[in-house]
Amino acid sequence: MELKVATEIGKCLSNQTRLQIMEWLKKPENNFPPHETLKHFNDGVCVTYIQEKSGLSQSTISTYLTNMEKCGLLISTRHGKWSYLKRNEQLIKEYSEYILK
Amino acid sequence: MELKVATEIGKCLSNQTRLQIMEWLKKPENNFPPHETLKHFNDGVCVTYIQEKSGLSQSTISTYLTNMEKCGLLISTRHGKWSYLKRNEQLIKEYSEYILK
DNA sequence: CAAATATATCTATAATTCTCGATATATAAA
DNA sequence: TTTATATATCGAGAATTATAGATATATTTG
Repeated sequence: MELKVATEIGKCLSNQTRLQIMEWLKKPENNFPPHETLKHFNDGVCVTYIQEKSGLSQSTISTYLTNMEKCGLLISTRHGKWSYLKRNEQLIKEYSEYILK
Repeated sequence: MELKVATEIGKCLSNQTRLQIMEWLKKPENNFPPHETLKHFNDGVCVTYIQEKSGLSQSTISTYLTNMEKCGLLISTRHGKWSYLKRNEQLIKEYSEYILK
């Protein structure tokens, strides 16, 4: 992994709310209600649920999630009018190996 | 690992120079000259060498290293008038496991 | 003890990030 | 096609971080 990419990932992980979101998404079914339309968590959780649980504004959370997707930490999938976010375990693994010896 | 601690670690890793320092310290002998007084790298590298290699000011690097030690990423050892810094592999492992699934 | 060297801390300004409300866009529902 | 809902983007002010020079402290050396 390149230093610049790793720095961008670090920036996403340098904020308590964003780190908390990463934690919540480890086990979405333990932290969020099942979506009324989509009944599974295969693609993660919709923006609204994450926003409500965080307590921050819609625009702030949307920006967070967009940046987290841009640096690769999250994978976004559209289903109709909803965007679902899930962890990108592959990238997270690469990052954790990068900072490890 | 607690969310707050992990956030502080993330802050340290959210800056290119600081992340670079973490990388340099993986193999100090590849990145720094051996110290004229202390001849080994057992306790890492002195502040001056890190400062010179980084190109930033003494005060900036001193602040960086102090914060990196405070959150546990680095271990500092005094030998006379020099402070030597090395990675805290144990803490780094805990952090990398925390962000992993 | 005085001078030199290494590191830490203080203070201030510049740069970046945080955060929101307003607004735009996309999609679905009526 | 109008309205409602979900998400994204824009613009701005507040808060935090970056960074350096000046200065303080700690330690060694003469």
